[in-house]
Amino acid sequence: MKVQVFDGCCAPVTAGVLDESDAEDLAAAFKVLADPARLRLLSMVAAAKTGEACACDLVGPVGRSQPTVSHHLSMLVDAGLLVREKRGRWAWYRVVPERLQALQAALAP
Amino acid sequence: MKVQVFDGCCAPVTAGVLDESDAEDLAAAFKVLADPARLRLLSMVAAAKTGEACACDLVGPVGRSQPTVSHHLSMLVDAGLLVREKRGRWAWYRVVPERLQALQAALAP
DNA sequence: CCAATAGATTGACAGATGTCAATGTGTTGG
DNA sequence: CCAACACATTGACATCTGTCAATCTATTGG
Repeated sequence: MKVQVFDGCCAPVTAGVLDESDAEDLAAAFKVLADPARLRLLSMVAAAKTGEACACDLVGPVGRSQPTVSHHLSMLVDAGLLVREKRGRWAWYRVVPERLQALQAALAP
Repeated sequence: MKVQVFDGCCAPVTAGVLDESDAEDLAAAFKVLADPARLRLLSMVAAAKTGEACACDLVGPVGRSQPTVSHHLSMLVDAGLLVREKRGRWAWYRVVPERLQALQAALAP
């Protein structure tokens, strides 16, 4: 099964009653953020001086096995929060600020 | 087990690398938002003209059983996103905008 | 008081989720 | 080519989560 990629995304929580479908989209987006390992990975990529981070530099610090980290990074990519670029045998990740902003906007009070 | 109540809360994802503990706090907060029923309940309370909504008016529209709705509302209260006021035999809920803002701030890009 | 009502609690269960070991796939240096 | 490497995929498993039926608790109207 493939996690949906979100584009603009997500009616705000506070601008009227969400219908079930909008609520499911938004919930799926937050579900990706609802894990400590993924939040740490996201923050590590965001903190990279050059704006990108190699997967090889993330496995150790995040304290999970290599397959687990690969899995979480894929979820972040599928959710549109990160983009992956394969260079040689390394995979490089960058954050997608627009995507973060879109989710942030959904929480506007 | 009791869900933690969050006060100011949550180091931002983008302001440096999150340690495991901060990441767990933030993940727990997003976990509460990561369910369609809870998002709909939150939006319904937010949309109430008077600023508050009675549980009795939420069960039908959200399309879940009364115990399930009660459970979700409790989670939203425990997470600090709603406050509950018991009046007579009814329970009234209001949103806590500061709490929404705090989570929003954690997504600042 | 008592019956009715609103909501919370409990118990049970199917399905989702995070994790790792083992294995597969593609790339590189010699 | 081939051995080493970086990463992805698969399979298995324990735990967590959303849901409902049944029950309990507290408040109210008569």
